[in-house]
Amino acid sequence: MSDVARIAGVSKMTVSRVLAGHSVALATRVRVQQAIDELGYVADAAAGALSSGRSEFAAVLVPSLASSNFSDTVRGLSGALEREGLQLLLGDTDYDLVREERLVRSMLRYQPRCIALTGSQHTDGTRQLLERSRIPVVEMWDLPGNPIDMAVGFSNARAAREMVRYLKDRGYRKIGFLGGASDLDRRGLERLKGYQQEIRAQGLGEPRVIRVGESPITMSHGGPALDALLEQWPDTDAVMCVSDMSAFGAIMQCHRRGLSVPHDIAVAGFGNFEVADCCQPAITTVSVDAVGIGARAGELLVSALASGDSQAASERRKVTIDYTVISRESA
Amino acid sequence: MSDVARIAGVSKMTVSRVLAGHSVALATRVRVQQAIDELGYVADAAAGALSSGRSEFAAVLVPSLASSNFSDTVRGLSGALEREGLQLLLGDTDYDLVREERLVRSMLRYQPRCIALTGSQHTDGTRQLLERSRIPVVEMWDLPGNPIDMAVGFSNARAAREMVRYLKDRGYRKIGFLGGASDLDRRGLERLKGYQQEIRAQGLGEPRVIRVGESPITMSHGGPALDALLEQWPDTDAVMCVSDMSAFGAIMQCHRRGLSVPHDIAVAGFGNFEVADCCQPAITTVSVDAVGIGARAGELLVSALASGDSQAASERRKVTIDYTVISRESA
DNA sequence: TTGAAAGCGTTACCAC
DNA sequence: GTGGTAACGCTTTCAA
Repeated sequence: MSDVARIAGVSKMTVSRVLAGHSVALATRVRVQQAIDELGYVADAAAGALSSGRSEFAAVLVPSLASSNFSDTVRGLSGALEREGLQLLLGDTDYDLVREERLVRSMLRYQPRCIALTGSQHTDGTRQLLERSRIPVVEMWDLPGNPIDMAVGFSNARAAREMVRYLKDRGYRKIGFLGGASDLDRRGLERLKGYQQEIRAQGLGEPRVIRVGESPITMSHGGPALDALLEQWPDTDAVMCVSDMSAFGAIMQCHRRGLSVPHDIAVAGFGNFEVADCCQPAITTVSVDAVGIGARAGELLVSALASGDSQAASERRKVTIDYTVISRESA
Repeated sequence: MSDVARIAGVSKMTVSRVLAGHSVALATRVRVQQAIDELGYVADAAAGALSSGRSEFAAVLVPSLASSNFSDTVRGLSGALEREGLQLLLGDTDYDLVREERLVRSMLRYQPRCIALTGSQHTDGTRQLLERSRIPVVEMWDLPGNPIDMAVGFSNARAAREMVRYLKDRGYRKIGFLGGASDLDRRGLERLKGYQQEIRAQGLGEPRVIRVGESPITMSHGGPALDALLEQWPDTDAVMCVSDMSAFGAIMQCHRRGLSVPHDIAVAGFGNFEVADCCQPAITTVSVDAVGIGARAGELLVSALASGDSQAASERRKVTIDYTVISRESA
């Protein structure tokens, strides 16, 4: 910056003002800009952050960047946050709470202005770290009973219960559930819990639960899970899956087994991923606005920043996101 | 840090040493650690970067985080880079070269230690910025004729040509191509070019090209593209698609039209995404090791950093990634 | 093994 | 509109 200043024949402060877009005489501004271009000067953001006491970072943590719902959420978030000139610090926790704590700790070192996390389960260490950081925090994809700060999500359990009712309304009575094997995916567990509750509430007998595969659940988990289900409960007439991914795998497996969907067995998914709409038969599913969750979370963070609310001062806000059962061909 | 030092009864320097893992007497280290825990102190990375003159950032740019191949590449990269303690600065260019330049400029302000980009096409501004930055650069997913620094990729055109030959070997003669409408996806364009070249080279008549949809190509692009193809060239006996996504969409559309795949029409994809293996019929495709591209790129960057090579000093290295045509049921 | 001082590249603040 | 000076919170370097 000194070099630029020297070449332009001004002080460093003037260069700084030009860069920040503050008021500078036009002629001066032009000279400075020329010097900048000539040198290919790029201002050091770390120095700026140190001096001004405010970084331009926003931290974002999702369980898996490869899952389309979370990458959609990130897209929604980045819209709102980049508009504020914030640079996203993105991390994936791999569904691991300890890894999440490590990432939070490491990101906090960059003094982010705010942070978005996925889920409502965190280690005590994570919570403490975030509370002490006093920056706006938003938890996504869930509705925590005791949010750290703000939250944007929905009840995964209730959504699953609604799907059970939908299936019952369509006449299915022997309904199974295909979930992931891991207890780390809390949202998946919530869906399972909702399924079990509603099956009991509706008097549909004992829950038929198969849990296969580590999160994130992928297409390839669906086939083996379906096989296991039909082996244990051959008379099952409908399956609901923790994700459209496994629902798709299950449907393909039905084709292979010569079962017609939904005639021989109905299959429902969760998430309304693209495949659910494109698949043949199209998959009945629960539609969740993943981009919207991110966008809403971003707005909450931005407005918390704008109002200068520290975490403690902000009224803890929970935003509930709508979901809908989308009836298609598969169930 | 002063607070920690005061409470522990040592100087700031000792605290700094404890944090950096330098040699400190055990008793002192314990006292310092206690003070850190007590205060919930988190060191400021920006200040550290400023002082030491080296950040802990690695910049990574992909066209789209939502595409599974690029998110796989990011996974490969983060393995190698996080092992070095580098924090990823992730950005998606949305297939837009101008946006790429803007992102590069903005990321360079954080003085990243290295940077990974996708593709070999960049604006002049981007190239200049990167050359002046003098940090290791790797371009991925392509083999540039004139790399900025290093590159990890393969010839998309040659891979497409190989697929044409595969189809010809299987007896198909009227082979169409379903690509994206956008010229911004250079890798897609290369595949198209390869298809055209090989169709001509093999004397298979005029290329039959349909271009539909913006990148990233998704499942929903496949159906309409197939319709358009069959409308224009009803006697087409095989289709190769720029991506497994559109191949899947095309196959589903075939089902709807009552066409059997591959009996009535063969369909091939590109990328070996999960859906290609799970789909019924399973999709013949070109398998590319997306994670491997990222991992290899990460290794190149890390070793360039280790050897202290500036960009200028490093022998420009190009790593060629293997691909294979995977024969499945759909073609 | 520990401490003191200098300085990293910016911006805030106050003069002019 | 512009410039000088003093931080910002660390690490480097050198000395004890």
